[in-house]
Amino acid sequence: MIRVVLAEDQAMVLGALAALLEIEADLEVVGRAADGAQALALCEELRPDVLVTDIEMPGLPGLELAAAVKAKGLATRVLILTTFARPGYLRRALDAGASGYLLKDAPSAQLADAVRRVAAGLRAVDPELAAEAWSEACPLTERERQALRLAALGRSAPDIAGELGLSEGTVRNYLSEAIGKLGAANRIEAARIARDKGWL
Amino acid sequence: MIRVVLAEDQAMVLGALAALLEIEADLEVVGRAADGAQALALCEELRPDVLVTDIEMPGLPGLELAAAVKAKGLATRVLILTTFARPGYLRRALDAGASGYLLKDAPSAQLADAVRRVAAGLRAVDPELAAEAWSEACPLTERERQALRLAALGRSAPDIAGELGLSEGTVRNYLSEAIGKLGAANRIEAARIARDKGWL
DNA sequence: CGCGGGGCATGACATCCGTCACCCGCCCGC
DNA sequence: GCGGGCGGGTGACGGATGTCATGCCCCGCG
Repeated sequence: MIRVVLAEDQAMVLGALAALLEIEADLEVVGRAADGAQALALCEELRPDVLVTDIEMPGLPGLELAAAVKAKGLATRVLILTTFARPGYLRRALDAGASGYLLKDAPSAQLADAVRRVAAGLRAVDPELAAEAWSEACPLTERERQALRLAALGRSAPDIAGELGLSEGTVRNYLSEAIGKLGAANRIEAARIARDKGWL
Repeated sequence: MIRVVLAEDQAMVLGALAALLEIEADLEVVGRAADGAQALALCEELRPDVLVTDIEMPGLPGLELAAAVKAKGLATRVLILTTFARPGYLRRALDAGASGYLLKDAPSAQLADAVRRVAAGLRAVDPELAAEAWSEACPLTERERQALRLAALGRSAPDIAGELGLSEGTVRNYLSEAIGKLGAANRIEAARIARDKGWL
């Protein structure tokens, strides 16, 4: 019997996924969490074989959750289940020690199989996503990412300069760099592109 | 036995919701659709009691799907199931003839109840969402919405003018109007606010 | 009929943005 | 120890953006 903990912030989806897994005779959902911190606590307490988790969750996001589980030396394998087909996410997930990366767009029948593969110590990664993951690395520097993230919220250059402790001119330089690297026409488009790729 | 058709673009979630509903003895999932057009065809063919549908779907979005079902004179009741707690969406859903509006954040146990309520001819609307729905109407005019939507994609004023067949100055006027009405500092923030409220 | 308001446009002005050239200081490798 | 990256900064320029005043046309409504 494979013991599973589920983490997903949308309660309805959490319950539905649990129902889906419970159908399988060899799987057992032993814990459910609505956020990352709760999931981590459950993993420590219940020592499940597999943790199935979303990426975007309040508090502790899925990627950090995966890293935390590994850091604590738990034998629990992590399977990421997410909406986003973003190469950057997959790469970071694997870096964080995740064993699998499944898309919510994938057929529901694949979930149980992926859980079994991961429980057996194998990897379960969406194949077409894996291809571009290693090709497309994020070209932005840390500072450029920070500036772009704030710009995406509508902050002006002086605002951003204040929040990052930089000068206005430097902020414009970073944004200009980012715009150039991403082939965008302005900061708005650049932010869209970066978000879509998972580079935030 | 209440006959249900499910429409949801994320295959994994679609399968999981079906599993959740199939648990109930009095509910039967007779059809599944991955997009709006498919859902409409299934409703015509199968004449289900209830159609449970997401809002954001490729092709025919959920709100138009609801309107189409009603326009065809089908007895099928529509229950919207979505991520977005946006007053604008709820209002438009009810205008489109939907009988219920449930959030994916709600506990999964509520889904079956909502389906039963809707099948019985009652309404099923998230109560706290209902409150603000009638208070906050979208203050933007049609033109302002169009301009803002394009601006949100990173288009420049001249670009937008071209796409809408307006002059550049007029586009700037509309955006300025929208920024003022929404209390934003610039077009980027205005777009964020409008998106969050469901005014697009 | 008159008049107000919405949609559209123009022109002008002050900022803000995107770009470029160039500068400094620091750390790292050769 | 010295030349280059690299992070950070300055200054300037042209174009984009946000605001305001003003004007036109058209339609609905009192």
